[in-house]
Amino acid sequence: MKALIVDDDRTLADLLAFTLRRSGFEPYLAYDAPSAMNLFNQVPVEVIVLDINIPGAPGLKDGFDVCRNIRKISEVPIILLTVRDDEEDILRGLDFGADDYVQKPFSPRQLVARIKAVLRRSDSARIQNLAPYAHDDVMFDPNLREFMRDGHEPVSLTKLEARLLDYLMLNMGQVLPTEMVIDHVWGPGGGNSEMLRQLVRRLRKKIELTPDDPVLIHNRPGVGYGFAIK
Amino acid sequence: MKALIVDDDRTLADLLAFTLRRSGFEPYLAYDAPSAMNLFNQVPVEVIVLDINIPGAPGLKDGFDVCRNIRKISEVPIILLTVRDDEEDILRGLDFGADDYVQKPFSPRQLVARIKAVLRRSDSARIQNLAPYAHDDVMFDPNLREFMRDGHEPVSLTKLEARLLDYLMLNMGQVLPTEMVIDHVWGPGGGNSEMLRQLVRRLRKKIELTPDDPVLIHNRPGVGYGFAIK
DNA sequence: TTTCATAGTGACAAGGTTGTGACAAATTAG
DNA sequence: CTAATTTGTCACAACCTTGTCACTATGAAA
Repeated sequence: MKALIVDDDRTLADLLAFTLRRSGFEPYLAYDAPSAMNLFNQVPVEVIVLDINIPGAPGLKDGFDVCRNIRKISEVPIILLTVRDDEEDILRGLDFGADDYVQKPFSPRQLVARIKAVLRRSDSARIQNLAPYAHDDVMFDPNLREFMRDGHEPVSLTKLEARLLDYLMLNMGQVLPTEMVIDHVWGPGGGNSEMLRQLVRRLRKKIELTPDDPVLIHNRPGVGYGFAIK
Repeated sequence: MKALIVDDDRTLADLLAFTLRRSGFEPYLAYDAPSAMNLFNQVPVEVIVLDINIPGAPGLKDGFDVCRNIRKISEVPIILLTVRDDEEDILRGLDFGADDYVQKPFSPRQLVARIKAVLRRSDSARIQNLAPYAHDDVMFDPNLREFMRDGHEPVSLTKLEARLLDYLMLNMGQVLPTEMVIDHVWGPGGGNSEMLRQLVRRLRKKIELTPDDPVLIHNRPGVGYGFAIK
């Protein structure tokens, strides 16, 4: 899967390229707005990671312009990298057709998760190479959306349930802030905490042995949700 | 929360001071580069609003120099005021370690929003990236908001408790003035000493072995609170 | 010692968060 | 097109968090 990475911080861009390649992507790099457009016109990439603050040229001065121009001619998913947590920047980016945003600083792993979430949300593309997760006596195959526990029948999950479980298991052992989980499942601004609570409830009912006393999906009040490990 | 405002336009500086004071800040004013450095060395400000075009002196000729000099010795957030929307000015400023910039003309309200965003960012960036604290037989993980003591069950802290403990442990061994602690926990103008007393009480109850005779969080009457070491 | 500001304690209430059940709307499958 | 499934919304309860009040204890200065 070809991915276009646009960032003028070459160290960061290289790091992202390395991580994406390890995750099965084929990264292409650009360091400024014009060469980003150039590369996009030559290579049929399937996802774009785009820093907002990149050097530009007259008529194409930053990442916003790149985003807007690409959106004119393509539906390819775009993930913005924003430096400040300025609502305005984010809203502007989403207005210009971006699919998601990630705030610096972020871990490459987070970005990969985000990319996968975007790809999964956009019905056009689909990730084929997702490896099944395993933990203790349970297993989850995101492709089949099938959850299995040793000695039990497999359980099939819904789209949203699978998205949630995928995100939680990808970050196994961590507690993920509620807001982040919501963004990953429903996309930025697409969900709310009520919806997440219901989804968690329904997922627990399917995969926990004792839904009343959940072991796999636990909550840390005031923070968020995590998969296993305390 | 002490803020340093540096601008040679006294009318504007006064307006900013007024607005910031109304937003809970305690503004200090300087009208040129040398007096800005002077004031900075005397007052422990927690954020700086710095015009680029200010009168200077040999070796300290404008706002850029002030920015660079302050950055050599402090991590305090700096917000630049630029007159033109000259990319070069902005990039140069960010290179010199500024955290954000605002282009004149701007509304005071916008500036306050920007300041708060920068403060939030520097806070959360630190909390997300810093390893857990350790001291003697206790440990605190700000990510999970979890406090642990050897041989005891982990205790989960609330948002405010975690913010307080984070601040105290970050400055371990020092006594932090009450006002500063309040500002860091509740933000500028958001808290009072009564609330801090309650918070300290609740935190002590959770993490001290003998809350009646606190060892970790101690008070110096008339000054403030400190973590460990006397 | 007296006085006053600062610091600690207990209790209460408003508001927020999480989990739950029921139901309606939307989507999907046959 | 209809029926089943999935998803979103509402209402409610249990619990936790947080600000506030009233009161007591402490310590420094007059």
